[in-house]
Amino acid sequence: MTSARAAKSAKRRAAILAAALDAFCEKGFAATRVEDVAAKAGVGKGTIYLNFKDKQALFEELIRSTLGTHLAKLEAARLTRGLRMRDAVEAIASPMIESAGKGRLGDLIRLMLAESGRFPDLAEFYYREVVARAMTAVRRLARQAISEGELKGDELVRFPQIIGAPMLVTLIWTALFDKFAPLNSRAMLRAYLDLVFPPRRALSQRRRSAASR
Amino acid sequence: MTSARAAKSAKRRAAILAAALDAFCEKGFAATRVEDVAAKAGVGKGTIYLNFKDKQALFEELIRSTLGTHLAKLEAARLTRGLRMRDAVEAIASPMIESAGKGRLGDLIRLMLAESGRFPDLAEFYYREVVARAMTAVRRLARQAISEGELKGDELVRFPQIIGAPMLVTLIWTALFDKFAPLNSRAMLRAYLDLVFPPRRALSQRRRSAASR
Amino acid sequence: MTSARAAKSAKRRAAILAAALDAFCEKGFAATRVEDVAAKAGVGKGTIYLNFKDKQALFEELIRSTLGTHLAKLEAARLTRGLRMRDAVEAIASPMIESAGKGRLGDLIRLMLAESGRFPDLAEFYYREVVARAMTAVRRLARQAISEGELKGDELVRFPQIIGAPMLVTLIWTALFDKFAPLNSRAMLRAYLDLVFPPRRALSQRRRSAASR
Amino acid sequence: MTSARAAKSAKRRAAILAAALDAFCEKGFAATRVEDVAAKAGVGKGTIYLNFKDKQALFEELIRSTLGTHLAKLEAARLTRGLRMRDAVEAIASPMIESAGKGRLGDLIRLMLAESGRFPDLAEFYYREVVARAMTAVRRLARQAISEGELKGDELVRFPQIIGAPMLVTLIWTALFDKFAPLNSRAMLRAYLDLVFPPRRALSQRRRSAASR
DNA sequence: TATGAATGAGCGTTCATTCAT
DNA sequence: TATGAATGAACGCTCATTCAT
Repeated sequence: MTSARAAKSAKRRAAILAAALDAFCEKGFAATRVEDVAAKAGVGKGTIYLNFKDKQALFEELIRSTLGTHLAKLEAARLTRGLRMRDAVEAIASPMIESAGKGRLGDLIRLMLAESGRFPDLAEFYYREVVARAMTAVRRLARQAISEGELKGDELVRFPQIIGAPMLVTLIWTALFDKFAPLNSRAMLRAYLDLVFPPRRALSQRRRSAASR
Repeated sequence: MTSARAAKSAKRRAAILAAALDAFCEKGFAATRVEDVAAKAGVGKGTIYLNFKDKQALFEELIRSTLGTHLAKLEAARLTRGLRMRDAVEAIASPMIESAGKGRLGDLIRLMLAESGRFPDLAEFYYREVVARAMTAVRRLARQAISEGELKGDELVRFPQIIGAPMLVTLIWTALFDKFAPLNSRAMLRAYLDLVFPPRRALSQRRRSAASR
Repeated sequence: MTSARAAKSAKRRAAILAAALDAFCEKGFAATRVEDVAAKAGVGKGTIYLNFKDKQALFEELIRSTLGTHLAKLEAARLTRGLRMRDAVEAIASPMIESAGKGRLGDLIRLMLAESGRFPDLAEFYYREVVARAMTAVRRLARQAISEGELKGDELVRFPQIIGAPMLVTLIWTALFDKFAPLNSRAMLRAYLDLVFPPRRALSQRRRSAASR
Repeated sequence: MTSARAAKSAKRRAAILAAALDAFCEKGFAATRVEDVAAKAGVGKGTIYLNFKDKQALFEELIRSTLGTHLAKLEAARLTRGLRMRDAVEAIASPMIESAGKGRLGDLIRLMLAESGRFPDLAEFYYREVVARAMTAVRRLARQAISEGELKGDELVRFPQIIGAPMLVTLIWTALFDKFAPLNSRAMLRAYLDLVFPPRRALSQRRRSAASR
């Protein structure tokens, strides 16, 4: 059957991409040998070239498809009406931070950072498809949060990038320093959110103090 | 005279390191050819090997010496007694963010991220010499700020990494996305600090409410 | 039916050989990919290997079969009794020169020249089956021409190769220089024959040379 | 001294070209491995690339320089005034035929024929630098020979290529068939010239043919 | 029988490193 | 000490050949 062939071929392609993700994350673009990717994927060297024009194309498609996956998750994460922004951010950021810690998304961003000089197209792709959209979404949330009194100032409207900060910290810490001083990413995220979105205690305190005026 | 020789030799070594910084930042470790570094430094290829065991040693010493420079700056940035934490952080972070934007420190951290898989020693070095010290300093500041009422919660004591976040955001944004959407790093830093250290309005409000108790 | 199958198979084999002739002539042995031949022949890559042991066997059989075709033509070109040698030579050489110019035989000889180092068997085959026979025939003709007074000396008996010269000139000129200075092969053949077989009268000679311009 | 280095370098380059001539003649362009050339030249593989951009550049420079050598010989072969054309042709063609037989020029032309499809520039170079000039020279000689009565017709004016024929015959015969039937190239050249330039007397003709047997 | 996906040996080329000058 | 010509290990990529379908 045709579908059997096609299915096997798709599986092989996926295996190559998975192996490439592993290998590139571990060693970077230049230090990864195509042969290693092939071995990890359990295919012959030539098979790589049946699926990808060359090593660079493999890398680019790897980034695109992996980002695509995360992008899909992001798109799916539609906010429930009535959710407070703080909880919305936690709901979205929490799994990303987890996965960043575990390996994939974090390594991916590390990869892109590392190789951004050589692959400027990828940075543009990432900006357009992920970052710009995320920023728009954050802005919308922030405006709403301001009008509902959850946020006092317009900082997050002007610099929605700030919301990404804990992810970056986690990502970089995990990649570089976790073996010297492990970081509880989720706790750090909460601490961060406590700073940015003053917690209820403070709120109720303020509320109280307002009431006592 | 020996000293003349030694001076010339030291100058050569410095020229090589400067050239290496340029070259490695521009292309990454693997894609930088020793010959390129030599050419940039205005010396022969062999001269590199008179000063450094091999390419890897050149890279490691480059990181060490460049970090050393920044470390020295950090150490020099002793806080004036009586300064509020917010201002202290701004005083330290501001120039780092500037230089991150312009090139050196930012590229350096990008380099380390990129090559951290291959150079785990460097990460450890960086952690011990820079990060751990900075974290200790931030903790001390944060405790003081809490006791003085500038900070309400202990988030920055538990996760001093959070203070590094705006630097990371700037660094990554500058490296990847600046050409698509330029970022005013200093303004973003201030917005960030406005979030973490609630501005006077809020403080006076709180103070007032505390006083009215 | 078996014969239908056999006929189809023979057709396929012929198609492969035709495609191979095209491809090898165009690019030479090494630069021709088996896949190209298959595509040109309209068959799958594997089918080539059902008909020929390997690429080299395909090449050798190609040469053999194509030479065989020309050999057959040569054999068929039996001389009419009473024909003068000059006309006999023209009658045989003329079509070969044409075809040399157009492509097949010329390219074939170019191929053999080019690959003769790698395929010494082919040279022997060509010598025995084509050259030696042709030389014998030329010798016979030349002896007869001498006895009949058409030729003065015995040069063509001793060196019948000389008769092949205009073909070679045409072949090489066509392959290499035709785009810079096109050559009227037939006129050159006639001029050559005018030199080797002195024309009877000054008059006819002049007429011929005027016509060929 | 600089000259010592330069001399050694020039010697190496010459050795590489000589080795390349050998290797390419033996196996053709595609089947010759750069490593083989290096080994034959007694240098490392990388040294080839210090002297030539890539394999193709090596090939082209080989052709150019070797042709250049022969071109110089040709230019040097100025005709003595008062020489008969037949003797002039013999004087020039004889050594070329010898060297064709021995290997270099013949193999070179074989090479060019073989690879002309892939290196059209070379054919043009060869045409302009060698063939066109030779043809002009032959035309001049032929006109003079006609006016002096040595030649009857204008065939060699119209088709000076004909003069090259014996060289081609020798070349191809030597490359392909010499092991089956060795050819006395010089005798064939004389026979050919006897045909084209009818000897004065029957007597001398007979003497020559007797001697060449 | 016919196919073309899969394979891996083989080659062109680069570049870190050495060493004669 | 400083140089850069020379080296050869290493890697990306191709393509002849095989074999499961």
